[in-house]
Amino acid sequence: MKIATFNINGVKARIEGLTHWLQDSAPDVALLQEIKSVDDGFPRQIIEDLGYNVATHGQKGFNGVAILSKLPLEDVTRGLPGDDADEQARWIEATVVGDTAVRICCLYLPNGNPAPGPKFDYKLAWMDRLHARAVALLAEEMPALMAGDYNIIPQAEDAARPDAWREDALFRPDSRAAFRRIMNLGFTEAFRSRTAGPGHYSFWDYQAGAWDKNDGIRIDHMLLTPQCADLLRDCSIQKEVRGREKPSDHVPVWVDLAA
DNA sequence: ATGACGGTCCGAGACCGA
Repeated sequence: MKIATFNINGVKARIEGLTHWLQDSAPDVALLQEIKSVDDGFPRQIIEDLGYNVATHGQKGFNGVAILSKLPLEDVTRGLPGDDADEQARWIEATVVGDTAVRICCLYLPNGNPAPGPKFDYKLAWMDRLHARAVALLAEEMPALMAGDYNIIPQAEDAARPDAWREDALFRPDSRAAFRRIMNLGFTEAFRSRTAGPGHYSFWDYQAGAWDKNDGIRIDHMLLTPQCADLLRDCSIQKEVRGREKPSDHVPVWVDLAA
């Protein structure tokens, strides 16, 4: 089962590139972030016509997540538990049954800038809720993953210019510690379990020629429960997508599971 | 040092992102 996470940066603006990508790369499951669309505005029919089931959790203008799957989506739930007053659409999960059932969580973690400030507080509070969901997910003892745009640069080697990010919410010590606290519950970060060293990024800013200079950061991650890590065959970043026509500023990150 | 880029809301320019 090939699963990709992809911050699409506006599904309506990106629909042509998205459909090309679905056809040429053919993920079994695609997790999308920043669809920037309400559920009714999502180009559902176009994607269903390509053979995908679609589950969305959208909102007007910003944020929004979706799961596309060639296999049926079961037990879909929307919203990260822990704050009923939180109206931001950043979390959706579903079960996909291939050779074995996999619980798949698609997340768009808050950016948190400027830091410090209320947006940074929201990011850290959201990560506390993510930690709680992660604990519950591990207790299920089933293959599961939490994947998406974490808006976290885990280590200095995950940025071309780490010093430029020292004060940024993506790289501040509090952010990285919150990420480690979740990792340390027992998750496997798929990419780093397979590939060491610097120079591997999943985001390049549109500005200042970041792509041309390979001035990127690695902020899109896939965290696997132990039962899921046992199924891991491969993990890769599909860098070339950033060079396509009218690209998102993020690229897809993939896992191949024996599932 | 600043702005650069891009999407969404709309129907100009603010807001958000990273």
